[in-house]
Amino acid sequence: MIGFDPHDHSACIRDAVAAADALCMHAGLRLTPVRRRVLEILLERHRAMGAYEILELLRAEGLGSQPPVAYRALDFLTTHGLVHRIERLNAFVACATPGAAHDPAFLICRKCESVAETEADLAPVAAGAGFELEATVVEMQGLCPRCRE
Amino acid sequence: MIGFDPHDHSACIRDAVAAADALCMHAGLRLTPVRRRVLEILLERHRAMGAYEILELLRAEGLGSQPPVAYRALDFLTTHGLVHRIERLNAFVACATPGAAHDPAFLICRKCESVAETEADLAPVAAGAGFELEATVVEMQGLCPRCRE
DNA sequence: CTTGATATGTTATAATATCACCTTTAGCAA
DNA sequence: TTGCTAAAGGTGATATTATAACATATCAAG
Ligand SMILES: [Zn+2]
Ligand SMILES: [Zn+2]
Ligand SMILES: [Zn+2]
Ligand SMILES: [Zn+2]
Repeated sequence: MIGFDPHDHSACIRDAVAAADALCMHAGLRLTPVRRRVLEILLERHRAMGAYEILELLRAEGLGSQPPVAYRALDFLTTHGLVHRIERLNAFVACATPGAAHDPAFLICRKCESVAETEADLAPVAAGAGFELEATVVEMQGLCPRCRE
Repeated sequence: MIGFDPHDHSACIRDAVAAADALCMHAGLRLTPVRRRVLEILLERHRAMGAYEILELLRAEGLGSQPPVAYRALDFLTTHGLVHRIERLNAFVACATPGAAHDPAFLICRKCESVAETEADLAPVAAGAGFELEATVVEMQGLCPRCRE
C-alpha cells in the first residue's frame, strides 16, 4: 500500500517524474509540457483531482484554458499507466507504481481525501463465474489510519 | 453469482418486485408507481441503464419527463438497496439479492452488456492498510461465459 | 377535515466530457 | 535546409450526467 504513510514527498515526486520520463523515452512517447505538468500536479497531492480542478491550475499557469487540454493530457497519462481514474469521484490520481503492470485498488479517505493505491486480486472471483476478466475497478471508501484516530 | 445463467426470467422479475414490496412494507417505505416502474425496467433487462435511458421509457409511459423524476426514483432505490449504481458506466442495475446487506461486486460483459452480481471481500485488503472500510466499488469488465465462446 | 411529512412537476443550471475544425509543432526524409 | 507527415494543441460548440430550487400534489395520522 502506497500513499498514507509519511514519506519524503519531494523525492516521491522527483522519482515519479523521472520514472515517467524514462517510460516515455523508452516507449517513444512524448511527455510534453502540459502532460508533464498535469502529472506533477497530481503527484504534488496524494489525492484525486477532477479534470476541471486541474484545468484551473493549468489556466493559472498559462498552459491551457479549455477542457480538451486537460482531458487530452489525462487521456495520455491514463492510457500509459501514469495516472489512474477514480470512477467513484470522476477524478484522477497519479499512479504510485508507474511502469509496472497492475490492477490498482484504491483506498479513499472521506475525511482528508487522500488516496492510497494497493492491489486486489479479483481473478478468482471472475474465474468462479466463468468470466474472462479484462479490467477492474476497485475503490474503497472509509477512513485512513490517520483520520481514524 | 447471479445474472449470466439462464433462468425463468418472468419469475425472476416477479420475485424481485415482491421482495421489494415486502421490504418497503416492512420498513414503512412507499414503492410508488414511478419507483416500482423504474425497478421493473431495470429487472426486465439484466443490464445497466443510464438515468436518461430510463427517463425516456418513463416519458413514453407518461410517468414523468424531467431528469429529477428518474434520479429521485433511482436515489430511493439505491438508498434502500434495491438498485446498485455502476460507477464505471454511470448507470444503474437492479439488485440481485435485495434485502440482504451486501457489498456487491459486478461482472460487466463488454459484448452483450449484461451485468452479473456477486461478492468480493475486501476487508482483508483494507485491514492490511489500517483503513476503516465503509463502502466498496468493485466492477469487473470482460466477457461473460456466453460471449467468450 | 386539518395538518405535517413525503412525493412529484417543472424550470433552470451545474458538473463532467467530447466533437469538430483548424493551427502549430516535432520528427524525419529528401 | 527544406518540405512532408503525424502528433499535439487551441478553441468554440455541444453532448452527457446530475442537482438546485421552488411550487404543487398526495398521503397518513390525528
Ligand atoms: Zn509522496
Ligand atoms: Zn498504479
Ligand atoms: Zn432474470
Ligand atoms: Zn445487490
